[in-house]
Amino acid sequence: MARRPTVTSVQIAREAGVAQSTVSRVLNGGSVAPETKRRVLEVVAKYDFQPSQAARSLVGARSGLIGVVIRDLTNPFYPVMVKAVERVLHERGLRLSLVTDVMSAEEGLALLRREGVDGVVFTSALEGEPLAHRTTDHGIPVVLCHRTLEGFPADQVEADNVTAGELAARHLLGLGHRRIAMVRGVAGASTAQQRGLAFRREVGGAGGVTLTEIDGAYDYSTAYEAVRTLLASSEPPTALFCHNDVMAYAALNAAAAAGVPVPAELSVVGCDDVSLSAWERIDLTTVRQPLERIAQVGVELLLDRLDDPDLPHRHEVLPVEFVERSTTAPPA
Amino acid sequence: MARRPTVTSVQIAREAGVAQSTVSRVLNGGSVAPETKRRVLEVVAKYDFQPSQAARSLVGARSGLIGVVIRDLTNPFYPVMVKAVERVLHERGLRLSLVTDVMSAEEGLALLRREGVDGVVFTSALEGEPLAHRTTDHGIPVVLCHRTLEGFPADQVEADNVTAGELAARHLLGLGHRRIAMVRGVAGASTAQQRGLAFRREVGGAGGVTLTEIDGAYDYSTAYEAVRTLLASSEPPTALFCHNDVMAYAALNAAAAAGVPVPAELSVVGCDDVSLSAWERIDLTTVRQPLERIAQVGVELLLDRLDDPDLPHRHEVLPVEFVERSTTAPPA
DNA sequence: CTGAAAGCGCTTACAG
DNA sequence: CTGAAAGCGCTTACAG
Repeated sequence: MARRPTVTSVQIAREAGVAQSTVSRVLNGGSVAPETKRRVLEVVAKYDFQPSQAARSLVGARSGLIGVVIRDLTNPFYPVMVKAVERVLHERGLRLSLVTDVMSAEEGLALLRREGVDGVVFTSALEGEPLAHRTTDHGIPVVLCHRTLEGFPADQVEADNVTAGELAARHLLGLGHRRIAMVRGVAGASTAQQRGLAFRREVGGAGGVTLTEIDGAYDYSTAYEAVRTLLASSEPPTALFCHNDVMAYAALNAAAAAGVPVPAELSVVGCDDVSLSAWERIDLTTVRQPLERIAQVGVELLLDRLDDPDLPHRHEVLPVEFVERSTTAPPA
Repeated sequence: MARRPTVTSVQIAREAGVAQSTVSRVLNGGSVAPETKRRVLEVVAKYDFQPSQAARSLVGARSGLIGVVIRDLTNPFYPVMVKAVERVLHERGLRLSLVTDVMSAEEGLALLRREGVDGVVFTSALEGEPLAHRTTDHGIPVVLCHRTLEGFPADQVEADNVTAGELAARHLLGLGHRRIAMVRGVAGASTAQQRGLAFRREVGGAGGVTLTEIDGAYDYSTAYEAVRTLLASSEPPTALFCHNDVMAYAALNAAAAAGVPVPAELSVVGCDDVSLSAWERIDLTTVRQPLERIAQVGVELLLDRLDDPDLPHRHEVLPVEFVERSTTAPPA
């Protein structure tokens, strides 16, 4: 297919009566005489000239592209994250290159390398999955955002998931629950590990409490099935802590399907506080994570590192907040 | 910032003992002797060589990038669309460049031009907003997907929104409602126009029915406020047709907040059938749009056009389906 | 089948 | 302050 004719800096230069390099300098802020600058900008405006990103990134320096790895876009958690990331990048004149689960991690990395991204924001890092490591091996700066990896040599930001697990446990214990279940997130995710460990520890410390654990994989359908089975058991729990809000929604719906009234016979606590959770029809008790702030800090850590690769690695932990709504109550 | 060392085709060529152009031919499928090919691929594998997209798109032909304009990612409708679009593009070895509402339409177009996208999928086209026109003016192939523009010289795909409006109207009229309200989507959106017109016509034809119209802008908060006000009026409607599911959720929640039982005192019909609508806690009566199919057909129309720019414009209208759930009932 | 060469549209030293 | 020139990493005719 033939390339359609596009205005180039050479043509701008010719029409403005200057050298092509002068056009470049005008656009990138080199020293140019005011009158020359005016003349060039006039021609630039006339054609609404847009310099080719391909040429620009080929010639060196930076591509202006930041890879953003978000596996499951359909979890309502992530679009908020994309938006926050995109906002910060846009303020700095950068573009985002999205990698989702339509491709394998392997393919994603290959693409990011071909595109020559300046750095990568990982939001879905998994223990034992070497993608983040392989990315740094290629010399690409990385930030772990939301989910972290212990001892990983890069900047990291996450919510205080330990406190999140504790707050959930204390709330349910405080209401008097003694038969509790935990719907776990993806096994290799730091969020699930930290929330799980803290919740388990706190519940174990209480004594005389039964804790059942089931896998929800941070996924609606998986959690729905798991909770359905759980509720059908001979001695179902009176309270549920779900490692994220989406699984809590699944629990609420599975309970509704099973005719188990919430919170009368089943209390449900989530984690995230996605906007849906505040809906009257849902009104989920949950632990709020500063989602947009996590995204923002993540991008900023990465951009700081691009400016200065020798900065020591930083690891930020942002505070969470318990949000009591109407899905929890004392056991019947 | 210094460019980190990356393996290039020149180095691959040197190590394989061939010319750089031979490496290129091996990778792009030119005629190469089997033994030569084997040797080159071996070195390519050894370094996991990834050819620079910047260089590739600079030198001509295509950039392999498709722009996708989706304004509101937080409407759960759109992530599904992104996913479907991305899946098809990925199958064809293409990448997506996302434009959302973090930037103005103007800025979005400038970016797409700089990136040299091969084509653009518009999902949020608006009457009177010249972005799609300006894109085609730049010679960039365009497809209008989901929302269309009357007489626009490009391929278009949409759901049968006229039938959607009719089905919603007939359902509510059939239940016996005589005081009905319609929560409209964004004024310039074809979806809102078509659904609105059809619903209005059908209701008008029934006779003796009061139809109130309010603006919801396809936005949760806007619709929530509008419905709240409506329900507080002296003679509130007994049924609501919302131009999309998100506004229907807002209506359900506003009704809950106002203590108006659904469907006993208020019936609510949405449009889209996003996955949330099937949740037990929501269980929304709505009109299903073949969302993924719309995305898929849209991308395919665009890709066909890239292969053959002289194809006549096609305009596909995909069937909708009424989905009766529990938010509608006869008036009290 | 294979190599040498041109050129895509820029940025960046380097002269002047 | 400004221009001429090199070069980024590829693809694509063009020879042989």
